[in-house]
Amino acid sequence: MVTIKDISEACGVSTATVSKALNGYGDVGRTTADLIKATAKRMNYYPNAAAKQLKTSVSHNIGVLFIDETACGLTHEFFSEILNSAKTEAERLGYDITFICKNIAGREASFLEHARYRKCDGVLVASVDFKSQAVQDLVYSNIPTVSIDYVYNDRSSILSDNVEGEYELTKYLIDHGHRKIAFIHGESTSVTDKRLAGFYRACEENGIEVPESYVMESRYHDIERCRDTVKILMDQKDRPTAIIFPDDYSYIGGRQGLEEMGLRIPEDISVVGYDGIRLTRALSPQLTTYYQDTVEIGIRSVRKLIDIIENPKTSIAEQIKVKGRIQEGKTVKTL
Amino acid sequence: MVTIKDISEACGVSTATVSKALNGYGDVGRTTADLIKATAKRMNYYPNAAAKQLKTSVSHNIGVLFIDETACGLTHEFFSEILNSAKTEAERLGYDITFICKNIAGREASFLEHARYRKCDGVLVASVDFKSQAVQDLVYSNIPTVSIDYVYNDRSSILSDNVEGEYELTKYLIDHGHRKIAFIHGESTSVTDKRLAGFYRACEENGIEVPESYVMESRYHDIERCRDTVKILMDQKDRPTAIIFPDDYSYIGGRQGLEEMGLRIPEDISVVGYDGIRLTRALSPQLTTYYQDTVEIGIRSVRKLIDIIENPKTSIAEQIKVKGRIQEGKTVKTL
DNA sequence: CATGTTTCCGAAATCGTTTTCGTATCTCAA
DNA sequence: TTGAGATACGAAAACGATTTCGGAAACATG
Repeated sequence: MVTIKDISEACGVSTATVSKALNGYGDVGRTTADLIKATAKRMNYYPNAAAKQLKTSVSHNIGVLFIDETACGLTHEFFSEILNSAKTEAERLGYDITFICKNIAGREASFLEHARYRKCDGVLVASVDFKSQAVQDLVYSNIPTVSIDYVYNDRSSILSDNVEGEYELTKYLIDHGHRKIAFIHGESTSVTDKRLAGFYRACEENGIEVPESYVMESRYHDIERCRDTVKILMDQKDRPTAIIFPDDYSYIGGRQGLEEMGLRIPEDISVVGYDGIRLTRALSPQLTTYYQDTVEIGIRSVRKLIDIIENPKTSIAEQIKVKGRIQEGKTVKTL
Repeated sequence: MVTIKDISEACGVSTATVSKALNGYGDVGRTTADLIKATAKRMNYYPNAAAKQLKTSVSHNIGVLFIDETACGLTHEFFSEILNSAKTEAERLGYDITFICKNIAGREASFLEHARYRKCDGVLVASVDFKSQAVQDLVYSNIPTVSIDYVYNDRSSILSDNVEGEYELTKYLIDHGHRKIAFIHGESTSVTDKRLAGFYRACEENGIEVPESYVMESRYHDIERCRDTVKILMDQKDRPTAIIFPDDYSYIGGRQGLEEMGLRIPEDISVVGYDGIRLTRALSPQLTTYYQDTVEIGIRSVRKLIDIIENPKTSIAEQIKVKGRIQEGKTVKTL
């Protein structure tokens, strides 16, 4: 390990001067600064992250809260794409990414403690139980955070525009002649609330009344549950002509359920999903869905986070909405 | 931030004693040790990672090399599942995970430099260009590494048993009466070599000669390429009765190609994939494939890595093979 | 009681940086 | 020539932990 001391000796200056030269303080002569920089490069010097951190308390390290329970999270394509995009952007901007969890060197700890322990400059909050105390403690601490798809009071977040998305999707069905539209939605979360809002708004604007029996709860990413729900839904007198699923994954279960009831897509029933994961292009019939721009979401979230980190005075808490778009497949029939 | 000094004052002992008590040195009296531990807990003390690292050069931090080029890597379900499993296991064992890249605080650097900079106790090498100089420099440095699905001389690796897997898969086809089996394989990598070996071995053992035109190169995870390849493959006089695809994803393209040629699966042609990602259960017809135990791979790789880290003397370099299993779908017809 | 052995604890050095503050040199106008 | 103000640099004190080494107290042994 070549240290600042080695460089100082090689250049015949003090460590203080080396440090200042390397960090671009105006406090050092032009020629010495050049010499020091050149020597540092020649000797293949890299600062000791620990020492730097210890002294300055900044780590150039971003924590990520990304818990995978019940096969969501990392293995969910929606999130892994966001993470991937966030990782790339963070690296480009000179920040590393570390996962935050509830363990510190084997001992149990809170998220906040962990983030402090690692001296994370900021934390990206995605795909966790947003309402849990542990997460809230972190979000409302003095560590900068950005949350994805969930809004905390006075904190920044990146949002896939769920109201607008579900609205457009519903509108799409209506434009294709459907007026009896069912919505199988995910478990109760803020995302779900927004999608419900978008759904109802589209219906209202077009004078469509939605019977209560057309709106049912399932769970995101739950194939079996959706299969069962779809069966209950379609087991009523006045069947809908179109179904909106919680997400693309649910389509797999939904399709099974419909198939088992002898209903063909889209001849007998039109369906749409949500997310636009790559999978949808592979299913048959190819699913019509709402594509969420995961790459953009990832990029925007680390940019905002770094903005808060580097400009704590001027950066303001804001909700950034990232628009998606309808991705047409072959599961909607025009009536 | 409560430090060791605060505790020492609260207990009326020196910081040295606190440190020793907290780290379980035998060098401190029973009662004082208990008092110190209790106080530490009460005051909600957590060590300063940077200070600890600076002094001891151990970080309880594992680096992960996980590059996503061309939509593989993180967004590939195979790898994201491994990562997820590795992450969980590492956390359980008290290690954090940080991504290693070629940037240090904005400046360009090598993987090795980055790993050193962050003082990674060890590095997990997965899904990168294994043969690149930058990766080799890291692997052959003094930093413990474990590679996934690639063997370096004298280094440990976790291997999905590709020879055995492809062998079993081929055997499965043979057992179902197929003798004209084509293999569309991925680009030239060590994994591909092994799968080819398994494929040829199964054929040989059963006295099957494989015409050269039955073995074609495509690319992993490349839907379009496989679609095109399949068309060329099936555009010959003596068609195979079964096709082995590079991976499950390729099936999507392959299926399209076959469909466009008017061939039905499995009536006209049997096919199998490789990986066993969740997706396969959703496709229709459901794909017969070889499931790779990603969870086990993830767990074993961090365990081995931590073993090397914590027992550098006794831990030996070894290749650990993780077995998978045939996952039966409906794409193979018995002849 | 004298001496040797444990047991327990603390002073202080150290890891590699950053940063404050003081000082020496230099520049330049009067 | 002189003194004020820049400019360039260094000494040294941190940051929060670990670890060596020595010494005091307690205990055992003859």
